[in-house]
Parts: sequence; C-alpha cells; structure tokens
Amino acid sequence: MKIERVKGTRDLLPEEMARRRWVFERIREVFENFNFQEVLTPTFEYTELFKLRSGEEVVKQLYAFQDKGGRDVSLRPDMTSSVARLYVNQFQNAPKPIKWYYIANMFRYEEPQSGRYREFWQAGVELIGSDRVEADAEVIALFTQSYLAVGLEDFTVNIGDRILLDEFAKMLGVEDDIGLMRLIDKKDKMGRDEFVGALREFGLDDDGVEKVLSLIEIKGLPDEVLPKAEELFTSDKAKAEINRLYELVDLLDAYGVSRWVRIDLGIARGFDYYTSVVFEAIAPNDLGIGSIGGGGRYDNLIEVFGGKPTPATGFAIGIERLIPILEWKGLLPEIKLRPDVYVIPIGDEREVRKTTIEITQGLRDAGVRADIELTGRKLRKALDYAGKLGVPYVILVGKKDLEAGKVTLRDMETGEQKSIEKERAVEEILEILGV
RNA sequence: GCCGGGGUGGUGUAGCCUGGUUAGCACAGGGGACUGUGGAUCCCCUAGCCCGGGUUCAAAUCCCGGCCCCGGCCCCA
Repeated sequence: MKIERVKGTRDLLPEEMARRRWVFERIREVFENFNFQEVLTPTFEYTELFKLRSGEEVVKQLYAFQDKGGRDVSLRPDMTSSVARLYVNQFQNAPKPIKWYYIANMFRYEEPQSGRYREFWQAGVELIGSDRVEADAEVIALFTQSYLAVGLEDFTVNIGDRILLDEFAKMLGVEDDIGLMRLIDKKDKMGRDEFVGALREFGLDDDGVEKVLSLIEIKGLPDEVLPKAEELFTSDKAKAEINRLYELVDLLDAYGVSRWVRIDLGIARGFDYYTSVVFEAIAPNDLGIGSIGGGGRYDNLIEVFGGKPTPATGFAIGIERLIPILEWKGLLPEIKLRPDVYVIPIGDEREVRKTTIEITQGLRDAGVRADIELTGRKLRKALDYAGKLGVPYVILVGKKDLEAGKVTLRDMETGEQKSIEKERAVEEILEILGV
C-alpha cells in the first residue's frame, strides 16, 4: 500500500523551493537591516508552555503527544511562546532591547483550507524590553517593509488596539468582552442588518448597537478616523491610548510607511495575549486568503511564563499566505534550475569517463553550475535530455577527439560546435558565460 | 469537530449516471530503429481504478466506513 502525505502537509518541489528561498532571503535582509538577530528554538516544547499562555483549550489545536519518557510535549504552533520562554530562561539580564527574528515551521492541528496547512512557515520578529511607542513603530515599520521587500505593494497594515476594545466593552457594560470582540471581528463577513441582529441577540440595547456601529466606522486613514475615536471614547485610559496611536502613526510617517497604514479598531487578532496595539496585513486577492501576517504588543506574557514583567512586541508573516498572493500577482522571479554546462561522455572507455569527470569538476571548481551525464545513455538521448533541461552548453568527450587532445563544445541554442583543446575547456566556458 | 465537492499509471483525463470484453487516450519515463550528434517519426517496454468492508453470478461503476485533496464553517495564538 502506498504511503500518503499526512493531512495538511505538503511536499515542496524544486521550483517552489527556489521561489520560497528567494522570499526568505528578501525578508531576512530587511530583518537584519533593522538589526534583528536570528534565533531558533526547538520544534517542540512542553505542552504546558502553550497552556500557560492560551489555556487548556489550545491543546485541541496542537500537535500534542507524550514522548517515550512520558513528557507531555507539543509541536510549536507559533514562535512567540518559545522565544518568551527562551528569554525568561537565559536573557532576563541581557541588555535591552532584545531584537530577535526567526524563519521556521509551525504546526497547528486544524482543518486545512485556502492558505492554511497543518505545517506552515512563519517569518517573524520579537522585540523584548521596551514599552515605548517607538518600539511599536519600529516593529510595524519592519512589518510593512518586509512585504515591500518581496515586491508586494497592494496591501494595508491595519492597526487596532486591545485597550480600546476593553474600554469599549466596559463602556457598554458588557461582561463577555471576548464574545463581543469575536462578534466585532466578524463584522466584515455579515451584512449590516445581520450584524445588527447579531448584536441584539448578544444582548445590546439601541445605544449599545449604536456605539458598536460607531466603533466599526473607525476604520481608515488615521487622520480621518482617530478624531472619531476621540469622540466615541470618554475614559482617561482610552484617551491616553488614542494619543499613543496618534504618536504611533506619526512615527510611522517618519519611517516612510504611512501609505500602507490604516486604523481599524474592529480588529482583535485573536484573544490570547495581546495587550494593546495589534495589527495585521491584508492584501486584496481572489484566493480566499485573509490576513497575510500580524502581530502586536504583549506586555504580560513574559510574566505569565515566570519572568519579571517585561514589555514585548512582535509579528509573524505567514509564508503560505504570502507566497500564493505573490504568485498570483506574478511578483515572483523565474529562477533557473538548470545547469549552465552539461558534460557528456561518448562511449565507455576509462579515459573518456575520467576526462569527463575532470572537466566537470574543473568547471565546478571555477564556480560554474555543471552537470555530468550519469546514466550511460546513448549520445542522442543525452542530447535530447540536455535539450529538455534547457542547458545552453554541452561538452562532448569522445575517444576520437581525445586522441587529438580535444573535446567538442556545443551551443545547444544554435547547434554550432567547435573542437577545443581539452585543457582549455574550462577557460572557454568561463569566457562564453562571461564569468 | 462539522458541511459541500472530489480521488482512475508519474501528470492530465475517458469510462461511473444505466454493474458485464484485455480499463481507453495524451503527455512524461526507459529502450530500440540510428554502434559519435537533441528537440521529428515509428516500434517496444514500464506503470493505474485511494484503503477496507458489503450487495451481486459479476464492482472502477451501487451501498457503508476510513484516509487524502479542494473549498466553506468553527477557530485562527
């Protein structure tokens, strides 16, 4: 019986790997320009770590199991917990701020859908040890520039705020603030009447519904919508947070990323550990893909993991969501997988075979991507193969030529051939390729 | 976890509704015609009904369960 892939996993073939690597390299460059440094934590952690953060319920979304020593462990569902754990373990006394990045695979036991797999990759950063708005700005600017670095321009970074949502729930006298946020988060999936109906069912009176409708109006360019927020909110805490948002967008302007920034007080980004600013990137597409990445400030998490209270902020970019969009927009480069030279032995003589290897290895030593015919197939078939691969140049090594100390260089495009000294083969190729 | 649509050689498909020849076709792969010159042609070969059970004289075809894929819901840290 054939063994199938495990549900929700994928095989990545050469063409796709080449494109992914290109994306990773672009993102890595920007991360490092911002002086974030790469870390990698273990693929699995004690399940307890994730429970501490998100509660007992997350276990059903985890790849959780017992190892042979009876330890309850889980494949990481994201990197933030592991990085916070690492910080608490060994870096509490390190100079602040700590700026780490990662590019790694994550695992979630969920139903696969468009842009959603059980194993997927994220590229993200965590900035630990600053509660300043400058830290939020730095992270959001990097978030934005990461997408720009892979050529994406048609996207927005929507910024919300958990403090304001909390204050909002308080203002309405709602106990189940999480329920309310879930509802608000779904606003875009419903029609207006349906949404109002859902709010009433939730238990809001006319005034409450009115206020929620005002809240979700607070969505758009910062200059246009933040004044509306000032009108809606009355508490000092909310006023202070709105001022912080003003500062944030002002700083983002200095980073040169204002063009992509929007305010959307209706976004909540899940309900686990974010404490104030939250954000997500959306790129319009026909693929059914929503958010292509997100993040926010989490000032309580490190304390939850047993560290001294330490502020932190970060984001993660979902690679399996970003790449289909880049592909759909034609923004990914064509990357050639073929060799530049293919060296074919003609016949089976020891001398021929050795010379074939020597020339191939000479090319490789010189930095040329060179391949060698390994199957013993006939010359005709070997050329056929080279043609299908799209190899531009072939070197033929045959007994007749070798007797005169020569080999044949063939231009596969034109079919032209010339006889060259076997010692000059590498040089000749280097000249032609212009290396 | 739930719902809808799917699963036939490596790839793309016909056949399924209406059970009955040797499961057809194209591409790809290997070899040969052509023993040192490709993309053409011809020939040969390799290779398949997702898995298990049921109904039936007979199952790719009908029924049930499972697995997987695509998409949606829940959820999305």
